Formats: sequence, C-alpha cells, structure tokens
Amino acid sequence: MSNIKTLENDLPVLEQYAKMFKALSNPVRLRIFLRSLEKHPPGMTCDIDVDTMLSCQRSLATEFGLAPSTISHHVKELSNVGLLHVRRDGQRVLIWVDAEAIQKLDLFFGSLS
Amino acid sequence: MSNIKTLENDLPVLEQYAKMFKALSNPVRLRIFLRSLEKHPPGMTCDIDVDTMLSCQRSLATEFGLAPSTISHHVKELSNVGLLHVRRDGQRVLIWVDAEAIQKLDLFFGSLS
DNA sequence: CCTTATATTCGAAACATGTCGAATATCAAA
DNA sequence: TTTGATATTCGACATGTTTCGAATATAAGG
Repeated sequence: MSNIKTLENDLPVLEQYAKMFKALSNPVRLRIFLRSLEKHPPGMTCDIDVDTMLSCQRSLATEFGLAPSTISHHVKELSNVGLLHVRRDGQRVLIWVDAEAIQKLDLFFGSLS
Repeated sequence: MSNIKTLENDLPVLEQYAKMFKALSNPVRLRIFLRSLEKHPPGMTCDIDVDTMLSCQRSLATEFGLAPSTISHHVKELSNVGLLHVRRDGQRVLIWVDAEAIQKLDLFFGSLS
C-alpha cells in the first residue's frame, strides 16, 4: 500500500504532500515545528499534558530574532496544512504537532527506500 | 541518534533539510522525483542499469504540459540539493535519485514518531 | 559540414513569500 | 473598566519562484 506507482499518478495526494513539504521548507517554520514536537510529542492529546505544550509565540519571536507577527504567520502556515494544531489558552496560544501528519510523512519516505 | 533535541539546534543541518523540502515542495518537481525513483530505484548504481533510468526530459515536458526549459530548471533544482543525479548520455540526459538522500529523509521522519 | 534532435541558459513577466510595523483583537488581573 | 500582555490582521515592500520563448549548446547521423 501507498506504493510509488499509485502515488505518482495521484495528483491530489501529490499536491497535498507538496504543501506539507512547502510548509517545512522554511528554516524558521522547521524550527517551530521541531520545537513544538519536543514540547509535545505525538500521541499525547491536548488534554493530557497541556502544561508542556509549546506556547508563547513571543518568546519564539525573541529567540529567533523575528517580529511576533512573523511567527504568527508561520504558525498559521504550518496549521493550514495540518502539521500543527493551535488552541488559544488565555493570553497564550498553545501549539502542538499532528501525530497523523508525521506518520504520513514517515510512511511516504519509508515506502521509497 | 539523530534525535530531535540535537537536530533542533543544529542550524546548518536544519537548513539542509529545509532545502530538500523546498525542492520537493513543488508538485512538478515531486512528480519528476517520483518518476525517476520508479525508473531507477535507490540502491542501484548508474552503471548497473542505465537503460531503465529516466531520461528524455522532452517527454516529461510534453507529459506535464510544460516547456522543456522549465523541466530543465526543475531538474537542476532537485540535483542542486542532492536529491537527483544527472548525467549526459549522448543527446539525452539521464537522471536518477540519490539513495542516501532518501534514507536521510526517511530517518528524519522516523526519528520524530 | 549541415541538419536534426535534444538540453541549457538567459531575460522577462507574473505571481508568491518573508518580513516588518501599525492597527486591532483577546484575555487576565488590578 | 482600565491597563498591560499577548496574538492576529493588514498593507507595504523587497525578494524569490515559476514559467515561457528565444538564443545558445551539445550530440548523432547523413
């Protein structure tokens, strides 16, 4: 299943993958993605471990040397393609990775080698 | 090994991955990549199975409905980041995927889940 | 050497992306 | 309800991407 021959001709699925790769193609977004992953490993749900989820885009902004609005923009792009989940929690915004998306990407490259 | 904590702070490596994702972030390039993969599975070297390697960018151009110069450009982008190998063979140009690059990408997502 | 078939480079046009700061929105706590 | 802290949206700008066609390059065969 998920073999190359099938994938190669499934244009809609191909475009979906392309979008995910595009989301990860920016170093800033890739860092945000990995940071959220560290704080909130896939498998846990939002309700189990809220405190360890990555929050505070402002701290990311200062750490990366970018404007908060830029971080906000990148987070949105990641969530638009389903790689990240976003939820407001008071003043902060919690973000965490989508476990299924990672699995999908893992399967993609696993099926190639 | 290749754990997230390390990866997250290794900016040069991160940028390398970002470049690979960018190369795969375009549907046309993703198709070219998968096509070359099908024709020439990783593990085989160029010398073993030259005849089955993907060649003829012109046929790709007509198949994708794009100008030959556009295909040439995309192939170059893929090879620039080490995902594709290119070799002239007479009038044609042979292209095939880099097995190591795929393995690297597989490892990347494997280490996340 | 000319012709034909392929591939690449180049310049240009249209479009998308990354970034900022200002304005606005959301929320908690005084 | 006002203030302070955070996040988002918006408009603008610089830069990058995608694509083409024309010009050039490379190679095989007459």
